[in-house]
Amino acid sequence: MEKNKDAEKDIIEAARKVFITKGFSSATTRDIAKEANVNIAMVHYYYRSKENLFDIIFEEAFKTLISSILDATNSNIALFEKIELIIHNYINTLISNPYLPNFIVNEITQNPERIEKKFKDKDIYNKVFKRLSEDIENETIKGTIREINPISLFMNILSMCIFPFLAKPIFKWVFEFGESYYGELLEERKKIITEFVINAIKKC
Amino acid sequence: MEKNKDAEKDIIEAARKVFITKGFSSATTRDIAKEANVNIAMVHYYYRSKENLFDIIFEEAFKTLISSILDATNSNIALFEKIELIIHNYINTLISNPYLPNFIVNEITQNPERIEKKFKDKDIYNKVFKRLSEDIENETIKGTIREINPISLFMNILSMCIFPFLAKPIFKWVFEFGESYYGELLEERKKIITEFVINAIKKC
DNA sequence: AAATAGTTTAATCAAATGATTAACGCGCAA
DNA sequence: TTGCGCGTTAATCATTTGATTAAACTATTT
Repeated sequence: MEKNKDAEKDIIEAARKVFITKGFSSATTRDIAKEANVNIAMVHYYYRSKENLFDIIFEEAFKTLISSILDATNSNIALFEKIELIIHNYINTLISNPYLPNFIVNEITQNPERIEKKFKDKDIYNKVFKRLSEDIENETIKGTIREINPISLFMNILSMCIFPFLAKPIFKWVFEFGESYYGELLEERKKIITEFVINAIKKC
Repeated sequence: MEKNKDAEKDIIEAARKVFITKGFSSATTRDIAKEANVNIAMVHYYYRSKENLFDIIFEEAFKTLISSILDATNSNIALFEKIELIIHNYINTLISNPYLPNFIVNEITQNPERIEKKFKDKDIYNKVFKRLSEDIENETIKGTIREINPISLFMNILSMCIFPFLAKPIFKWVFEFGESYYGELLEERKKIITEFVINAIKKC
């Protein structure tokens, strides 16, 4: 048996795959070790505990999802373009990481303390929203859009982007969509959601 | 120790609570037995296996969520009123059963075969959608609404209704909302989503 | 070559957990 | 009262699983 110099990295990659598909409680260290082609003890040798390893994966996943919105929201463009950019960026991120929403939502629901312990700097995320909030207010004053609570708009946009990924198995089942067709549908939603949102808020 | 004639019912209620809050893999038969104030063996005596008991809870939960849309969609009212009714009914159901979306989405994601085995009559759910689809087509022909793919509209409405329940812990954390305030917010969303959708599709 | 430090393995532990069993008890019909 | 059947309990089993240990192996240094 030859030495595997990349054991540490292999374990992280295996953990990412196993945790994200199975969730914390269904995933086992044996799953991860097997996926990484490594002895079980190696997992503990490099990462101490299952919980420890999970925290690494979770934090990484959470930041992937959050940072995707940060960039778009901070850019210096008009509201409608900003909305379009947010939606496009976010759905692109989700297409690249389709299992993340489920993973995040699950684990936070079953262990809300984790997020509070790990991410104490929620101001960063909050600030992102405030920036968008100002943009909305300005357009409202200008009279180009209807009055709308920024939180509602924010929730609506996120909902329409993320939910089809969360409920993918259900929609596929009900509408008898194939995997590739569902992929196309998600791709098309970038444009559809953007138009939907702009129509919803634009004064006419 | 006196006899507990309602053991069978107590177990179901306990199972509902434990499975829905913890999920299948995190829930244990001991949890359920304890919650029901019953010996562990009783759980197996009445329901054979953990899986069996889970299936009962899952099916019940799934039907609760689905049937909530069925009624509203089949009613004989104009499209805009129908949309309003669907949203109101659905959010009411979700307020009464806030943990169901998470439960359903989780379990289906981790075990998609379950839904296919249990609910073979997907035509029923599909038909509901077709009814709504016709309404949309009629209004489009009349020229009262913009052209929109019925599936997209359906997805958008469901997304905006359900996602705030799924992501509740995250939103509460980011925006520092209290439990009761978040409750008010969800209540308000009935009206907000209805207006948002109608503005999005109405021609003007 | 010998020593040292880092890496890897097989074996094992202890706790948790789904499930089963044998015995017990309670109510009721014969 | 006796005996039968359903409900209930405590004890136990077998497996899974997170974690640990001691030994072995490898590479590098001296």
